[in-house]
Amino acid sequence: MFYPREMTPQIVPAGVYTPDAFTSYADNFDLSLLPCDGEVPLSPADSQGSPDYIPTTIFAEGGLLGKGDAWTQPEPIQFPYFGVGLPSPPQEPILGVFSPSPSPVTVESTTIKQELALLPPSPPDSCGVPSPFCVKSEPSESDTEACIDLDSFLQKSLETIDAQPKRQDHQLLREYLQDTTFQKKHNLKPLALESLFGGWGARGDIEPVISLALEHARRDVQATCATLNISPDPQQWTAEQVRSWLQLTIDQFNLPPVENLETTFAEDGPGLYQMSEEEFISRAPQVGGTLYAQLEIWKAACCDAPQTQASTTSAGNNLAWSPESSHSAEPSDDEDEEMPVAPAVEGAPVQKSNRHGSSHIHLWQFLKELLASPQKHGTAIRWLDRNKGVFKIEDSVRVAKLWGQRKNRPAMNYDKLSRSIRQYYKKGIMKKTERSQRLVYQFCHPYCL
DNA sequence: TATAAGGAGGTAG
DNA sequence: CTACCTCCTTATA
Repeated sequence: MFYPREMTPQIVPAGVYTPDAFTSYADNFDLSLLPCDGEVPLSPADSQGSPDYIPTTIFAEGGLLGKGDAWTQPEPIQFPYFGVGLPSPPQEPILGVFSPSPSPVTVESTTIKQELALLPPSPPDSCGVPSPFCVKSEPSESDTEACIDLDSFLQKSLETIDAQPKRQDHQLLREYLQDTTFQKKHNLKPLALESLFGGWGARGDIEPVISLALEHARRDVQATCATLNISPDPQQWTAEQVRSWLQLTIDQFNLPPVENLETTFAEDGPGLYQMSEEEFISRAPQVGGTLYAQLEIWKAACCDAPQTQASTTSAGNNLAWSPESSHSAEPSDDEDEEMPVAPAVEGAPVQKSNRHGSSHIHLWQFLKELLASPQKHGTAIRWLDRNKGVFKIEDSVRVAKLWGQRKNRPAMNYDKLSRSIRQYYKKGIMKKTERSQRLVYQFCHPYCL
């Protein structure tokens, strides 16, 4: 079943940002800009009458968020109630941050107000639209407006959080929100979120924003799980479920179709989970970035889920498994070259898994992960013939060391690693190269994709 | 000497 | 049972 993108187009028009921006935004707000005369696809929760569901408003500049590569372009910014929309967007141009909604639901513009009723009182504006959430780019280069991209927002924040999982209470997310370098980077006016929440600048209280975003993601994850009958934990997906999810995401974003999806993405859940952004893009240049981003959001929603929620699903598994290992940015191999791997402490239970969640990645996936980051690991392992899946281990010691770190096997060496690789010969994952060369191996199809 | 190849037993999920 | 991990022997460049 196809779930159209969920969106509530709370369009906040461009305007000169002034200290009196509330009035400016509110006065300029034009409900007629709502697409389809206010027909707004809502989330499953909404359509099912959940009163507390708060949809996210996302408008993609130029129509399709993530088309091309949303993550390499100046990131559009999405945020709940940060919507700077496109007037009369093309067919289903509104792309929800997280996901899917089961079916379009016609709502009146009052829906927005109902949603806003969940939030603290708006500033003294004219229509109750949370205009302070509008973050607008300078109009210098185009008439289009920047969007607050919750995907990138969350992703970056969570990446940071992942890197320091012990930091509590979304401290880094908060810092991110308030980081002026971020604003400069994206040519944004300062966020005026504090206005909505009564001034977090003074109270440091952005929890409502964070919790809304994460809660939203979780709801959409649940909806998609129900739709596809899949686990919230991507690591438990079968290869077929992986492709179902990919196809659904492609459909939802109106992305160009990926030919031979089943061979392009042959991984099962764990395989997909480990794939780097580079790998996604290398396989599907047009859509890989978006797919990767959506997967990251999915992970974030699951991994950050409260224990109480996670207990109902297998998503709880993720809580024990740092998603760091799946980040496009490689796990910090460099800075922790000599990092002790889970040193045994007398009297303490042996830690079976380190930050990488040792047992969840296959060697061939790990190798591909390294291969996908030539800028970082090109001196250790590189493709000789990408199309044929032929690669060479340039630095056997380093590759073995990295593998040992990932699997929490300090005694790993190339001899053992290569033995594991040779096991792949029988399994049809790898094969001997035509002309035997030292440290040169070859993936079998479709593993080389 | 480093690596390739593969047998064999063990381990953990 | 799978996917390694570990140790080993033998062969080769």
